[in-house]
Amino acid sequence: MNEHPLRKQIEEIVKLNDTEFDFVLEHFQKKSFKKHQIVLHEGDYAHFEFFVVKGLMRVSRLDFDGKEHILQFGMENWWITDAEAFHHKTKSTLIVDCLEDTETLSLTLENKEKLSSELPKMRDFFLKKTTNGYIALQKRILCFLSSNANDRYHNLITLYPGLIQRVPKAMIASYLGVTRETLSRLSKTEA
Amino acid sequence: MNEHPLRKQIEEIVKLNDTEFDFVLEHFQKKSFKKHQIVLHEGDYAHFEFFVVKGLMRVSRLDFDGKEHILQFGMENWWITDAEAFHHKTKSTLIVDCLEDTETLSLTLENKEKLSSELPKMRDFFLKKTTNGYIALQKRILCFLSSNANDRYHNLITLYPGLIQRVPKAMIASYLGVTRETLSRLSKTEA
DNA sequence: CCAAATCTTTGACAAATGTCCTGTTGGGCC
DNA sequence: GGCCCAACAGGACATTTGTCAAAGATTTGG
Repeated sequence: MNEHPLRKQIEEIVKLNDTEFDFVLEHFQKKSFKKHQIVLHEGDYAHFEFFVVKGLMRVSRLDFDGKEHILQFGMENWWITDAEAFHHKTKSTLIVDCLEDTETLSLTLENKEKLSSELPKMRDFFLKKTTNGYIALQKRILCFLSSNANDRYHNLITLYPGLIQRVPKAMIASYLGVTRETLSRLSKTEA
Repeated sequence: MNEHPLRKQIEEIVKLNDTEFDFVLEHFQKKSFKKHQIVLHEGDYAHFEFFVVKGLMRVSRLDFDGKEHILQFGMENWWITDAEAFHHKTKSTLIVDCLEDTETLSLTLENKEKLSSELPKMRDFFLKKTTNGYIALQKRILCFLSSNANDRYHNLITLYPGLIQRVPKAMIASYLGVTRETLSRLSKTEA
């Protein structure tokens, strides 16, 4: 079955008929980006939330010292944006860019709200996704509270095994909150 | 004006008339707990989400080594529960207890969903609150990624100045992901 | 008001992680 | 093919944080 990935994700939560899904899709714009392309610059307004159809994106912040900290990766079927800038209509403090050539479906806040009102089950969907995202972030925080670099690394591997193959270890380190040197040394510390 | 704290919070997002707010309130149960009382044990089902009217609660996890890690505090007007156990109807991996005598308004998942359906603006409210919670957790993660213990501590002080007066520093340390000894040594490291 | 319990601070040392540096590898590009 | 650059590993040392132990300080309850 050649179902659309967005439809598949929505239907894990609420059922849609063909007409409804077409209606949903009308609220999105297809946008494609190239590897290394910056999709949202720091200081810009975050006009879109991106559903990644194909490719790999990243949300990060640049330190005062120029160090970059990766808040989130976004592979296929993930939603990516600077959540605060997007929802509060403020200027972004984060950077969104592409680690691979990427195809997205892009949603403006206006269309997200419109869609939620016009098709109430989509608000159910967004609430459920946001709740699950909240729970995932809580788990990541618990990981910071209770685990050292090694455990956090292995937790990440089991959580997203595909990710490790696609991004340089220096970025994994940045996501884990350690230096690449520390990450590099982990492998041999263990048996 | 002697407005109900829950109503005040809801009306920051969606407007309610008196009848509607009474209707909202019918979905909650008043529950009071004493200091040190455990409201949700590890392994139990999380039947409620708590809106803290008065007092101070805490969500934490017990380590394999017996160390406790504090995921969240909940003062007045905060919502508290084991989010995963509550929303997924699974057994709790976290502990919810009270650091002070506490009065809450408690909401079951069934009533939350009922309320969301019967009064659609309440789903708007819950979505908005959850989104803001998500953004707050992202900020906390960025803090772990880019700040040392000292900066995290001072960030917490500016974020929740009232909290420091009400909870022992050992718990602040646990929330920040450091030992109390480390936290204790921070004050003098700086000017 | 006292005694017990809890909380905080401090010291000495160990472990984890960061910083700076060098060298090697391997793939992309002209 | 050869050059370049990004990625990775590793050494040497500094800094931060954890661990264990003990002593003060504060709060709590009778």
